[in-house]
Amino acid sequence: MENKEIDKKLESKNVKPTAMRTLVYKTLAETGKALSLADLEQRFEKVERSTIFRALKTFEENFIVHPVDDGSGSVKYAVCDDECTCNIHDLHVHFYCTRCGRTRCMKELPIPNIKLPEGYTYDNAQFIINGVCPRCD
Amino acid sequence: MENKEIDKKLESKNVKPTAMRTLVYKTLAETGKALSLADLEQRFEKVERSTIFRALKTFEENFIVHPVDDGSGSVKYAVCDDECTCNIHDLHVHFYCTRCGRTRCMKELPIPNIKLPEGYTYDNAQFIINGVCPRCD
DNA sequence: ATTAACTTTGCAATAGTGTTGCACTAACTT
DNA sequence: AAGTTAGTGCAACACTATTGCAAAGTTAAT
Ligand SMILES: [Mn+2]
Ligand SMILES: [Mn+2]
Ligand SMILES: [Zn+2]
Ligand SMILES: [Zn+2]
Repeated sequence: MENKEIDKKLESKNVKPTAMRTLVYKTLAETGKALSLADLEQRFEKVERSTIFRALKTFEENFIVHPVDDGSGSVKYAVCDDECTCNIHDLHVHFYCTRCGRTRCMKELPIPNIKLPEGYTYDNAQFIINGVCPRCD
Repeated sequence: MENKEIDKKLESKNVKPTAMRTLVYKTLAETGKALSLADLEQRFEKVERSTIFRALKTFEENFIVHPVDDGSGSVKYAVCDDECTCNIHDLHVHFYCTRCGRTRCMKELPIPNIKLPEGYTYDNAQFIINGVCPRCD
């Protein structure tokens, strides 16, 4: 993905593109899976943890990425679809491979609609499936 | 719940009842919601964190309690049903109230059956719904 | 261009959760 | 009773997440 393209994307979500942000976004977009702060930190030795952290937070607030808490101990982040506003209808299942630790967005599997008991209201959900991915099987 | 009853329960799951274990189990059973290590620690000042931690781990291994990772930052634990073996068919949805931080087992809502793409196998899942509970509404 | 105002980054420190080694004690076995 | 095993308390540690603050970079206004 072109840097220019990324910057347009960020701007369209009201986030000023900076070198660091573009780099973080690019990495997430290109690897195509959910990455944790530590994962990202490893991929570019030189960049400060807190800088990446703040980039992710900014992205999250502006629906550029969504967090995935896969139970591995660190929250991971994956790029959102263009139209995503991270509301309950945009959410999908995530798959966590217990062998390789990779976490994948199952965009083809929206989170099923749940009818809660009287009195409960909800606006968010996480549906994580743990198992073995084709690559590890 | 009687201590004797608890001890029988633990024994039936091959866990030797001790004062600490009985206490931890009793607390989880009586509060009827999922509690974290820190929650438990608070409830009985005198008991060591690591002791509670190990009790929970032992319980978990023997299907006496199940972990709930509700995204709050600490894993919580709730008592299992008698027949539970924590396999995919025993799992249910959990509700996390973002106002009060309480996490509740929705035992009436089993985790829906999901058809994954070819090549994926799974044996566990977490389905957390975030919203506001009746008490906080 | 120069200054002022605002934003982003790097660094260091901190809080919180989870986890383990080790020594001590309680419980169980023979 | 002596030996063996299991459970507990304490302290230390690893790791994730988060923040204050100062330095560097950007933008906007004179
Ligand atoms: Mn996703
Ligand atoms: Mn439950
Ligand atoms: Zn895998
Ligand atoms: Zn509530």
